[in-house]
Amino acid sequence: MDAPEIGRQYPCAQCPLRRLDTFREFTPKELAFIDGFKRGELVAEPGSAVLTEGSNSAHLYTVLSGWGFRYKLLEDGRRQILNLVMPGDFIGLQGSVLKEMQHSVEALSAMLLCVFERDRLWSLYANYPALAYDITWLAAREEQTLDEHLLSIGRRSALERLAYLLLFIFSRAKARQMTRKNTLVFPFTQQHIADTLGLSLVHTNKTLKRLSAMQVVHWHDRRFEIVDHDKLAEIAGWEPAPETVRPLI
Amino acid sequence: MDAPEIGRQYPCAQCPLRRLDTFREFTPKELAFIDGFKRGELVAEPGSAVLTEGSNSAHLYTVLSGWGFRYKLLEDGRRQILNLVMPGDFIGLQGSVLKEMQHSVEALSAMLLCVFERDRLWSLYANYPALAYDITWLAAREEQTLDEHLLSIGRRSALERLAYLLLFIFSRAKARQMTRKNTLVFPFTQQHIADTLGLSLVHTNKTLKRLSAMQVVHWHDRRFEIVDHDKLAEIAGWEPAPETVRPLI
DNA sequence: CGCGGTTTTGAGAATCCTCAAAACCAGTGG
DNA sequence: CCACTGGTTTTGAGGATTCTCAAAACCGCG
Repeated sequence: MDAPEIGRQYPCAQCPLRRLDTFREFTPKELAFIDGFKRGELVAEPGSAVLTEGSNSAHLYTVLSGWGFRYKLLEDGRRQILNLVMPGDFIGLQGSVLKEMQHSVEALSAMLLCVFERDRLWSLYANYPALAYDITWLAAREEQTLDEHLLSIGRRSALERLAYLLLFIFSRAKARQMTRKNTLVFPFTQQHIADTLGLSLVHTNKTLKRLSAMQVVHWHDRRFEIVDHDKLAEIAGWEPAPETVRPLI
Repeated sequence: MDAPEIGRQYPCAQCPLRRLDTFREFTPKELAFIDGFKRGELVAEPGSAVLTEGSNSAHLYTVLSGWGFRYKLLEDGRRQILNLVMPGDFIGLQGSVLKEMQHSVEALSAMLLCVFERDRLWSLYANYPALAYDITWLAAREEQTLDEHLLSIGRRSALERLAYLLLFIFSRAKARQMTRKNTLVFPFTQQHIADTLGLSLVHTNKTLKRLSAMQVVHWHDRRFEIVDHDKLAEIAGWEPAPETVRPLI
């Protein structure tokens, strides 16, 4: 199930992600604890399952690099992608806190993951209330994102939905310095976009073409460019979220 | 904005909700802390706003009785109901942990709410890791519910979606002993159901009629009855969630 | 009896879906 | 270097689902 695990690489204090502005500063003490909490690193191959619905994984992960997605399936195979997984994301909490995982996570590109032992989560709560609070923060944040997606899928038209999703992806990528100017390269196919939006592949493609024809975005070969940001935001009904710093466990 | 607050009623140890099997036992010490955490009780009139998007409420609430719903609006008024709010639910966490509330909560019937001070949330984390863990549990649980709704709205047909929602509502109500046999009385109109499902009112009505004609459910005058549970579950693709005990803050 | 909110019905239209096939494209092996 | 392959994108066409508009029916309440 899991990709082969490779040894411990670098200590958390040297984690390159921490240098990004989006992540809050941690105290040396906190860093030391997380360092001990961390059990190693894991490489997930593209297409491999990182977490599986129904299992109760003994691990929690923080994404160091690469792209993935969280999804659920219906019995007949219909798939809904719940959220994208990007560097800095903390995944597997549901499986640790509740009985078992109710969704799966798949790696899209090669991913490097920080591995934590679920058993030690309790000692985090017992000894580092600030970190416990951070985990709650992350959970609340994910909830907020899902609220927004629910609004989008439930009430926005295909065009609006797509515009919203592209802005969402772009802004998250930007905070992680994964963009260049107004372009972003990522491994999602239109099928993934369709499954995120709750649309069919064909209709997603046509909608994308429409945005393209409107000179709002360009999408070609896993590279997408925001041509007219204002227009895109207007279509999406996007209001820039208050810039917040997030914890990085 | 808020309904008039009424004085403190009974101590947490006597809380009638705690007698329900769905809620886990708390230690006397935990109960004592929560008792101190609790600031009073609040009555929300039907139709009143309990929490408002954009504000950053100084309070957190646990629902003691009554029905409400969590929702978001698009600029032009389109509404998406994100989840129902029922007794035992803990609301307002997003507003406390993050900068501000990104959704609203409205009372549907008269609601009685337990009021907690956001400022004291930190001392909960600092002194009662088990309770902190419980809050994370609740957040993870809400996330799981939203995942499921997202799957439903994104990938299920109107009929499947409605079947799923009815089962969801019923099972939650049942755990709180708000059902009688296979019937449940609640204050939701078909408009609320429509806004939860991401459908129009008209189509929701027609779908409901369809379920009715199939002899699967009856819905009349805010009273709904599950006539054929198996059939309903089959339509919904419902798999009964593992029965879990939940914390009651 | 009239009123406001809710449910119901009908009808036509828009959106989105499925099916099917073609075009495209990178990688592979001959 | 070229044909072949599998995955992805694109296009067309017809059809199903869901929507909007509009009006009627219903129902508890004053």
